[in-house]
Amino acid sequence: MSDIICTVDVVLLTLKNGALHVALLKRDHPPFEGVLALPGAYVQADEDADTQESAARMLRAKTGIASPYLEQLATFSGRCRDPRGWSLSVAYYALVAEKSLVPAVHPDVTLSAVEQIKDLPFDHRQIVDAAVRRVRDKSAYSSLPVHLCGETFTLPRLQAVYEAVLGEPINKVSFRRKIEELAILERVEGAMETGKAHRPAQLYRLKKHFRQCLSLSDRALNATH
Amino acid sequence: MSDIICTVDVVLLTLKNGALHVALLKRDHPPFEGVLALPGAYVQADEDADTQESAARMLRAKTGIASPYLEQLATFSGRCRDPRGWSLSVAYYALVAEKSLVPAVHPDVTLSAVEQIKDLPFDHRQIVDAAVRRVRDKSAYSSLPVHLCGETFTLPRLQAVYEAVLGEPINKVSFRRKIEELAILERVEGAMETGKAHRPAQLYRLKKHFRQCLSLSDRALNATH
DNA sequence: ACAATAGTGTCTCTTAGACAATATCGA
DNA sequence: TCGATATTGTCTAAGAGACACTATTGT
Repeated sequence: MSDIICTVDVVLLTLKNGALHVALLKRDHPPFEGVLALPGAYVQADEDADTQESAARMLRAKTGIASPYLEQLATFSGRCRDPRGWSLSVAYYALVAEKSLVPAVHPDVTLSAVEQIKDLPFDHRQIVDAAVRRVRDKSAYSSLPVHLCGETFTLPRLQAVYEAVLGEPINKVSFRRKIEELAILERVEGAMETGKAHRPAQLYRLKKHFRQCLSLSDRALNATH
Repeated sequence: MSDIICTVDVVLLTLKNGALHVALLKRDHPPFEGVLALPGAYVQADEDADTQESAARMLRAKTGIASPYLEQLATFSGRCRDPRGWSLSVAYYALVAEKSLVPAVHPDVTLSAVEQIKDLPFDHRQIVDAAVRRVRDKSAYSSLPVHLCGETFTLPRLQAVYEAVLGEPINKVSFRRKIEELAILERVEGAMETGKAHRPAQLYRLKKHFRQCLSLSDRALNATH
C-alpha cells in the first residue's frame, strides 16, 4: 500500500543581528550526509500521536528547544523531492527568541540568514521560503512576532522585531495603538529596562492566555486577534 | 518503515441558495461504508506526481469536476482519526460555481449546508470547519470568492457572493472600489445581464492571468492581490 | 409612467501616519 | 545640564461607509 516516505521538517526561525535566521543541521544519514539541511525526522507512528508531536519531539531531540511557537506550514510531497523515492513531508515552522536558543542548542546547529541561503538539499529551499513568506504575511496583522522576543520585552524592542520581520519601518504611534487594541500584552508592574543612558522603558509580557501556542492550524486562526 | 495510511481529502465548496455547501459522498468501502463523508482517496505513489495531483485526480474521478480552484488546506494526522490505524490526510479545499457542478456531478454527490452539518466520520467535521474558516478569512482580503461564480458574472452578483461567504452585508461603493483596485476583473464588452425588469448589469470575468488557479500553498500567496 | 436595480458622485467619519511636546534615565 | 530614547498628545491626510442622485431596463 504505502511505499511513501513520511517525514516532518521544521523551519526554526529566530532573529539575530536584526535579521531572520533559520536553524540548519548537518545531516547524519544519507542522502546528503554531512550537508546542511532543515532538521527533520521520520514520522514514528508508534511514538507520536500526530505529526505536530513528531515535529516537537524531533526539535527537542536535535536542538534542545522544548516548547517553541510551533505551527504547521504546509505539506510538500512528490516523486522527485527525495532521491529515495516518493516522499511526503509535513513542514512546520517554529519561532524562538535568540536567547532561548543559544544555551540549549545542540553544538552543530548553524544559523543562516534567510536572505543569504544558497543551496539546500531536497526542496528545503522552497520550504524555508514558504515559511518566511508565511511569517511575514501573518506578522502584518497578528501578534506572531512576539514569539521572537524573550519572556519580557519593551515596546520599542517589540517594534524593532516587527520592523526586522516586515523589512520596513513602522510608525511608532500606530504601532502602539495596534498593540494596544490587540490586547495581548500586559505590563510587568514595576519592571523597567534600566541601565541605558535615557528614560527606561516599561517591560511587557504576553498575557497568560496567549503564552503557550503549540497551535494546530485551526488554533492558529484564533491567535490572529 | 511506513505503516502510515496516506490519503487526500477534499472539501469541495459551492454556493447554493446563498449559503456555503460542501459536497459529500457515500463511502463505498469500509470503514464507515455507506456513510456520507468527504471525497478522498489513497495517495498513489505510482500515479501521482504529488498530493495536489492526487486530489485533482480523485475529485475528477468521483465528482466529474475537472479544474476547480484547488488549494492545500492543512494536513491532519494521528493515531485516532481512522480506525484502521495511524493515518495522515493532506486536506485540500476546492471552490466551484454551482452551475459547473450540477451537470458534471456524479449522481451520489450530496450538497450539505456547512452550517447544518451533523456528524461526519473520521475528523472530517474538523476538516470542513478549517476549510470554511480559511475561505472566510481569505475572502476578507482577497479575490477568492470569484471562484464561486461562473465564467462571467455581474458586480452585484459578485457582491452577493462575498456577502454570503462573509455572512455580513458589504457597502456597495466600498466593494466596488476594492474590486477596482484589486484589478483582477475585466468587462466583457457589450455583454449585459438582461431579462430583468430593471437596468441591465455589466458582465465581468477574471482577467486571463488569474483564471487557472490550481495553486500550491506558495502560489496561493500571490493570488492575494 | 412606474417599479426595480445598476452605476456613480459626494459627504462624513474613522483611522493611520506625521509631528512634536514632555518625561526620565546615565553621564 | 546634556544627550538619548520612552511615552503621550494632537494635527492631518487617506480610506471606508452612508446617502443620494442618475441611468436603464421590463411591465
